[in-house]
Amino acid sequence: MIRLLIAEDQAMLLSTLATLLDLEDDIEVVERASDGARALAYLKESNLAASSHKQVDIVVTDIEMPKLTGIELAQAIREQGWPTKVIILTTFSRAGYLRRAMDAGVKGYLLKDSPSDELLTAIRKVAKGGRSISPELMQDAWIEMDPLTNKERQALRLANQGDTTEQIADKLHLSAGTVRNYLSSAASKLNAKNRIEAARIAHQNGWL
Amino acid sequence: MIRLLIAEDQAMLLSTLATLLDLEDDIEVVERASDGARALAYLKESNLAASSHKQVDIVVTDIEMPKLTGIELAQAIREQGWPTKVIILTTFSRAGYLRRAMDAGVKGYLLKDSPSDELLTAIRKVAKGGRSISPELMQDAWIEMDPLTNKERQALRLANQGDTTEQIADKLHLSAGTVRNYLSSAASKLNAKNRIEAARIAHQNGWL
DNA sequence: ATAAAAATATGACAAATGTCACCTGGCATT
DNA sequence: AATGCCAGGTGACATTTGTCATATTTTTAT
Repeated sequence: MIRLLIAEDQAMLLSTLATLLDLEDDIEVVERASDGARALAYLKESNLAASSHKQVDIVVTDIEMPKLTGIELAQAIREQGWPTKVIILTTFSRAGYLRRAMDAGVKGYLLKDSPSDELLTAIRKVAKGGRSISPELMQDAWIEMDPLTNKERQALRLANQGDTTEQIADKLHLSAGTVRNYLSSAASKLNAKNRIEAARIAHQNGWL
Repeated sequence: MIRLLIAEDQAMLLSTLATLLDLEDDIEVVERASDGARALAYLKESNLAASSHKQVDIVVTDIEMPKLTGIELAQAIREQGWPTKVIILTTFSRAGYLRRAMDAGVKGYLLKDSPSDELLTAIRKVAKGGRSISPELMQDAWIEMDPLTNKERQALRLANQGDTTEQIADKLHLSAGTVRNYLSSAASKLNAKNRIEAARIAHQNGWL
């Protein structure tokens, strides 16, 4: 019996997924978490000596969730040395996400763009000790990694909100000129013609 | 027996939802569509005289989909005078969306943020001739409506992609000056200080 | 057919943004 | 102490964007 924990903040998907997977003979959904922090809390509890919480074999988790992202959850699990395996289930195929997920030792990574059968296949494969990565992603996986510096990223993020150069400078405790330089260099690195396009590109690649 | 068509571009949700609903004794999922255009095509076919396609009682549809949005789909159904009822199932509670949906005569509107039971309840209620609108939304429903003109909206959408004034002018067959005027007036209507912020605000309200 | 209202265009100016070359003061290395 | 690197800053200039007042054209209403 494969014991699952599902972490997903979109209630509709969480409930349909949990119900459906639980119908399988070899799978038991032991917990549904609406965010990463709750998932982690359950795992902590279940790993105590005399806990009433059932152990979890596999965590199926979204990435973008309130409080704790799926990637952070995976990192925490690895740090604790728990035997629980992680499968990421997310919307976008952003190279940056995949890279960070792999670094966190996840065993599976697939897109919400795939049908539920694939998730089922992935779960069983991972349960047996295998791995399962969406093939569409493998290509992108090693395209150049995040070319942005930290400051560039921060500036871009604020610019993307509509903040003006001055406001960004204020928030980052930099001079306006420096901010302009950062944004300019970010744009040129990304082959964008202005901050808006740069932010769009960065976001699409999970660099933002 | 309630005959359903589900239109949803996120494959994972589409497949889990379809499988789950189909398990209900009084519901039959007659078609799964991955975008609005396919859904409409099926409905067209099913409304021909001697069609092999089954009639559809209720369409459950997402809003943001490629090719044809859920709202456009609802409008088309109303225009054709088909008896099919529409339930919108979407992520964000944007006042603009709800308003347009109501105008298009939809019978139900609920958020992906609700558990699947609610969808089930809504489907049965609508099948009996009722309506079902997420209560969270009713408050927002009559906040000020879309202040943007069509051109302003289009210009804003392109600006938001990072398109420059000239490029926007080209795409909309307008002069650069006019585009600037539109963006300026859009920004002032939305109390934004530049096109970026204006686009953000418009998007948050479902006006984009 | 005519007047009013809308959509689109122009021009002029201020302000913000993009680009680039070069300056400054740590601070790490040797 | 000398060297070089690096984050941050400056200044100058071109380009783009924002604002507004004022045409011109097209639609709509009467």
